[in-house]
Amino acid sequence: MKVGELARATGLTVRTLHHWEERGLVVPSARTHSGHRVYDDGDVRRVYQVVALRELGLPLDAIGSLLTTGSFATVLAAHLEQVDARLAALHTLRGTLAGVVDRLRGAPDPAPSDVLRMIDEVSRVNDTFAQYFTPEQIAALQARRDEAEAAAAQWPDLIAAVRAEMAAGTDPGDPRVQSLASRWAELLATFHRGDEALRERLYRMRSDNPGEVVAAGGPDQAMIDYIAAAADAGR
Amino acid sequence: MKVGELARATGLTVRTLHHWEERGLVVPSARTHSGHRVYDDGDVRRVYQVVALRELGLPLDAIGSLLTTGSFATVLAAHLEQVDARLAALHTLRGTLAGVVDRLRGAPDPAPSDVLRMIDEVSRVNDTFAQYFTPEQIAALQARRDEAEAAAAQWPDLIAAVRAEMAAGTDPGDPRVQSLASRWAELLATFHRGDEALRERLYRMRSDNPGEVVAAGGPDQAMIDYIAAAADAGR
DNA sequence: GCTTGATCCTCACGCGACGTGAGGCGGCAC
DNA sequence: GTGCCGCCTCACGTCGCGTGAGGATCAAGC
Repeated sequence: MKVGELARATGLTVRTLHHWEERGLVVPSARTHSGHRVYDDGDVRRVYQVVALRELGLPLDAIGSLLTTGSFATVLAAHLEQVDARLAALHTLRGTLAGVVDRLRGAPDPAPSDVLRMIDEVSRVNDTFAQYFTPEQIAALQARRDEAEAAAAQWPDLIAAVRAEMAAGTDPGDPRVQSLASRWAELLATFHRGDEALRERLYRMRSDNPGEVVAAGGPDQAMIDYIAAAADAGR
Repeated sequence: MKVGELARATGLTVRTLHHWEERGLVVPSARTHSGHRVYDDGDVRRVYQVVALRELGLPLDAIGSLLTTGSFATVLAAHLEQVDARLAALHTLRGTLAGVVDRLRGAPDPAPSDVLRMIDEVSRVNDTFAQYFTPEQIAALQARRDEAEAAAAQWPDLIAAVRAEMAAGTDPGDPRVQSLASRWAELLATFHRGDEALRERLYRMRSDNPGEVVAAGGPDQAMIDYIAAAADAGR
């Protein structure tokens, strides 16, 4: 087999096969008199092994030593840990980025300095979030994020409406406030979905970091009390 | 401010600041007569902006164009999509890798060709899995994988026990079979946790690929029917 | 004024896994 | 002979810096 054939057969490029030879991974066992590479059956099998290991995300030199030492278990386990670490990092990055993109929807064409402040803020919120929720809980929330985002988008309106009633001095027992309180409870429920642990962590996070929550457009303590009074009045 | 001071203040290295200047990201607005860089307030703010955007994982040239054009919303949204793609890819990689590592525990010091076959196999199973579950669902499962692995370890025993009762011709209404059926339901519940969509996908995957499930040590259709009959009898 | 240690400057190579030419030879059909 | 395709070997570019090498400058003590 010559390089071109092998390349077509494996879906690799000729350059890649050249490169693997340079790195000593797959050295064709023969050459024609004019210097053309000739791969035999063993070489081809070797190429497929390198392909498989490369798909696991291993660096080429690790693949080389693996194919000579054969210590797959330890090397792959170590690699798995590293992948997990990258996954975790990428995951929190995605959280921060999603937060920033979300806020940008509300503020078109902000100044660079505003964006800077926004990023810092979101990172902090994200870190705070990570303190109160386990990675499993965050992953579970992430899993239904479309739904969660749709719900989250309704908070600003609701909060504004509640603020208006508070400013107007409306009694918590008033039907309008009652309806707001039940919308409030529904939105909360789309977040915790009946998971008590989740609900409690959210509550603790809010009461431990009132300043950040307000800065992020969340409700303040007075508003929470007002809604709680409305819920009590409704019973 | 000179480079060294700025580097200490920001936690960057002097080389990084030099590099950013080469790329045109942050060019100090002045130099001393002897050529030393002098950063003024604006330059320092600019450095912090680059730092913030870099933490979002943006490439340097994207940061440069962002800081001149100011089109944050579109660029960051595009970047988010790309991060999502990388996350998804890394995620299926982690699944495959975990599968291989898991199998390697059972087979110490396998030949490279065996590992190759193993990788292909696990990738196929992983792909099958990916066809039936959304990335979000896989993420949610992944999040509680320790728990899930512990539960999965109980399946072989349970399946063997059920097979024994079937072979003995025990009636599905028998208390022993009833108890097996309830253990079965519990194990299933640790998987889907009341999520109907998850349960249904699992069911579809099993009925679409009966051969692979049996080959992987899963239950066959007769066993499913038997357990279903037991569950019916228990009502 | 001289030495000394810290800080500054400008090249320039290295990393990882190839992509992408450039320039030239070999092989096969017409 | 002549075209065309495939093969060969350099060798530079990618991305974000790390890491010297070799030399100038600065602030301070003697």
